[in-house]
Amino acid sequence: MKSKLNPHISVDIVIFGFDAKSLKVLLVERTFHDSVRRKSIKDLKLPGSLVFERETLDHAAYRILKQLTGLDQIYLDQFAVFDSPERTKRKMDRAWLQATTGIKIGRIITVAYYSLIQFDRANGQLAHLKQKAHWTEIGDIHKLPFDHNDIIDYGLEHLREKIRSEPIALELLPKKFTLRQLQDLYEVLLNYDMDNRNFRKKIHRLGYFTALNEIEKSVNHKPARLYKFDKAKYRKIRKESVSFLP
Amino acid sequence: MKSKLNPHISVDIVIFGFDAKSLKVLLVERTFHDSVRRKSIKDLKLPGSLVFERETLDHAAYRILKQLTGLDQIYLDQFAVFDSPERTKRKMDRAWLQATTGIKIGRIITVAYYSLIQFDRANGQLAHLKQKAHWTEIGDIHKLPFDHNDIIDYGLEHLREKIRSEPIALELLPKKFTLRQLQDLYEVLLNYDMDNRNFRKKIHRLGYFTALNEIEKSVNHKPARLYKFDKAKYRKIRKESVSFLP
DNA sequence: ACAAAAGTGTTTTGAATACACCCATGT
DNA sequence: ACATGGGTGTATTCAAAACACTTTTGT
Repeated sequence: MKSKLNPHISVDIVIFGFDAKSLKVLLVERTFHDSVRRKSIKDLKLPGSLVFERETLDHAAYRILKQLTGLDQIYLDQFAVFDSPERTKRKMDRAWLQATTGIKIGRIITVAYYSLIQFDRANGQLAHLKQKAHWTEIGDIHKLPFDHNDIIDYGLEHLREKIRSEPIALELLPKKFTLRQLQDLYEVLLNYDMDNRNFRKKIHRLGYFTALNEIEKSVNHKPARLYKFDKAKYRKIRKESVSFLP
Repeated sequence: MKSKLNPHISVDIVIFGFDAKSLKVLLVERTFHDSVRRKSIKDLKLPGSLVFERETLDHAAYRILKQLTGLDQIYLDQFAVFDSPERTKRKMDRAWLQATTGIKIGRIITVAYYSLIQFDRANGQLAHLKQKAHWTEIGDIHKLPFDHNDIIDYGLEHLREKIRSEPIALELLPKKFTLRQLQDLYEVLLNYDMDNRNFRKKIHRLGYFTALNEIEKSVNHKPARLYKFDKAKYRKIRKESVSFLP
């Protein structure tokens, strides 16, 4: 049975990717003809959608991810609700909503998620989308529609907090990775440099990264050993540790 | 200008209190006449409300807190959205919604908050409410309407996580407290016992708890010194510390 | 005097940090 | 041979954890 869209609730997703020391967010193109101002508009926004009447928010989020990247089983975390009555106030945004949904839109509350994907796994699908999508480096994101800039900022804050206690950053790396890639990733996310020897010591001490019998190929320096994250070991070893109090 | 209620979005709040080694949640009575089944219903639920068309979610949450406890400036944290289309499915709950709002209700998405209040500060106001409210020990909470049990469980999980990195648990204690009260609080929240000497050592090392020149009165044992939390010192001293990685 | 909880110190173990050089590969 | 990043060890400092007895009050 076909379900109707609920015009009050939407979902928006900050999809993070990591490539060669840079943190990127996947943005989609928004193109439409603003019939009031008789102008064609083309800009970027976060991927998102209204939610169907009978659909859960998580389902809507996965639906968007699937449609955009072709992938299932992606890391997804709900982090906040953006609900200012002013957020759908700009004329251009209202015109776009009207043009794309055909529904008369008033206030929309959006539930924000962030998602972590391995940078290049989606790129095959991305190339063939009708709605074009672009990986945009986090520092190069300009003014976006609605409150999408706030959503990204706040999402990144949440991600930063989260990686302090859980090894989810690995979702951004390929299955096999070098310790240098791992360190680069943490340095970008946390925005500070780490001592290479101490970093490696810590990784080894943690006990759930296992070295493979494989090394990098075709780099013009000493090739690095590849590692993988051992999820089963992680779950076993993981012990709660309170930073504020004993 | 009077604003209408938005019948799609609500806010529910898990209000925590702590008293004499026990963690409590503030629940309100729900009484109504179920005209379909010709029965009077009286049970407990989380405090909550639909949101006005022009109101932010945070505002709705503070409105509920104020009306219930008479207090402003209460610690409040949004932690999740509960959106299962099934959550408003039970007949009795639908009858109650119909009876209290007068609006025809379909699916309601609720945004959940938890709040920390100093146990007895609200009790003056609570005694005079039309809608009766009860502090209920966390272990004694039985089946509640909608998905309110899930909301409480998940809220407590979030609170547990949060106190690992921020000293918000203090919101549950009076301004002046003994180290024993503080330890009891952490033991209840984290659900394990701590070594008293090590606990005190840690508190002193943290450097933002200051001993007052005051002691407990009229206890039939050696009276304990009172302490206060020094917010300014806390902000100064607080240094980021990553538990998962360097 | 007794009951009840407050308050205190030492030792051991392990993580965090700081720091500089040799190694393996491609060109 | 040289440029490039990979990979390694030691010493110090500090927090975490384990552990038992004396002190002060009210009754």
